[in-house]
Amino acid sequence: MRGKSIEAAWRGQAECHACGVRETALFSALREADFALIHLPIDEIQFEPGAALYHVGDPGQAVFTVRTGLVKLVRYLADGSQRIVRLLRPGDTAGLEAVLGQEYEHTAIALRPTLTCRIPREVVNRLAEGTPRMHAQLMQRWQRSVQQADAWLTSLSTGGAKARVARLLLLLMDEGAATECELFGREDMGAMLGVTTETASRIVAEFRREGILTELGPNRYACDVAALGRIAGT
Amino acid sequence: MRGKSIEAAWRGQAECHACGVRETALFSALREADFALIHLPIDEIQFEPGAALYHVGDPGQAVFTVRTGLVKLVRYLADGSQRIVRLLRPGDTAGLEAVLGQEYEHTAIALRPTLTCRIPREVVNRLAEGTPRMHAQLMQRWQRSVQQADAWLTSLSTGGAKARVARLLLLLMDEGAATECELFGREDMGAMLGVTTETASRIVAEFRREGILTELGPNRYACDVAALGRIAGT
DNA sequence: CGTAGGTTTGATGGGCATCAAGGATAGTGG
DNA sequence: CCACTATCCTTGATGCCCATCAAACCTACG
Repeated sequence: MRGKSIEAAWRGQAECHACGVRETALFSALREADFALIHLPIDEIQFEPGAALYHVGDPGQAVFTVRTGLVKLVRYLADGSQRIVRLLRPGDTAGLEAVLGQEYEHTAIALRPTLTCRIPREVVNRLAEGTPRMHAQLMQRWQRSVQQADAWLTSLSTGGAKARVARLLLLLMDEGAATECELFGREDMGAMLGVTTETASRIVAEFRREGILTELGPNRYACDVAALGRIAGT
Repeated sequence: MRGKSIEAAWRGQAECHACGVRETALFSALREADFALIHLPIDEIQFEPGAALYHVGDPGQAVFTVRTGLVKLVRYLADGSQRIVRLLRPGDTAGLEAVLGQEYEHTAIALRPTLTCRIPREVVNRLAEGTPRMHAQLMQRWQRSVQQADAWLTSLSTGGAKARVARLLLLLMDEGAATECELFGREDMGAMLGVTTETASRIVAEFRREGILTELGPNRYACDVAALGRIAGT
């Protein structure tokens, strides 16, 4: 096992008032007065690639807000293989089911160095009781999860393997106007797209030969967005 | 176009207090006093197979509770084909995004004769403001949608076509202890499983030859649950 | 330097899409 | 009442795409 890559580090107690990503995060709707309702500590936790925020079946004690990095939500299949059902990016929320007192439905694992805020479920519940704005915020988070799940199915689990890879690349780039994107292990790619590791590898190699992808560094590529769009449409 | 099969019929104004499925429906958490908060009409609407509850892109004005029948949530792809992303059964809720004032994300179409309650979004909002129990209920509905979406991906879009058909059959039977299940058009089956109409047809035919399915009537089959379980595991 | 984990590439075969044609069923109109 | 059509389901033939098995390569690290 790789030592440093499966670690999580406590980074201090969060100062929500001054949070740099507050406008995109779960607490974006809160006003100054609302923070008085928070009586439990909200920790900032840093996860290295491979580290788990939580595991499927764990009692859900907290919700996580992703501030930087990338997190995969994994579900394990009967035959032991895994399927990635969603990706969480800065501003997204992991483990909402904890608010309902349920067990976690997935295993959440950081794909890149990821900074999170860990918010105990009691804090969310107290805020939800006290402020209607928090309610709305929670419902929007859930709705966003549903949207992402549906989009995942229709764009990454539909059509040929090349089209899926192309759509994944476009998805990783969107909202970053840059044509640059950072990939991850081929095994993870396969688990996202419902194809084998070899197929994922072959297609990336093919895109590189065709000049659609240009390697910039380890797993960093410049993308020909137009070409990808054409392939994604297939 | 077939005349009678694309109709919706108003069946009267709902009597929520006396609703037979209230314990499983959206209003299960309401107490008698809460009903005073409802000032808009809640209609009972019956949809025949093929009729749409709403279309993707329509402004979301109401939420629908499914009381009997079966509803498919469809998303249309770039190439004009369709993908079914979820099935709603009695007790499920369609169009939750309306509560947030968003447009509908799918087209919802009845697969069987389906009785629904149409609840205007203002009613839900008013109840949500007034009663915390309604809040919890809404969040649970959303969480259920996410769960179903994830399960759909991992069980109906993963593995070989035979395994997918087997899992679909098991899913249609579960919670009905009976080994009997009602199928639908092969095209819909294909759109659920991410395979072609022909493949769906072939596999059903094969299951029948092998005695795993026995035809009882038009699209009604008795299932060998054990055998299906074995195939689903593959 | 040697090993381990991951990536790439090749060879092969099977599963499923595709194209095409032949039944089955129900509804329509003469 | 019976052709006649439309729609859906079924079945066949063919070929491609991708899973599978296997081996070579590459990089990091002890």
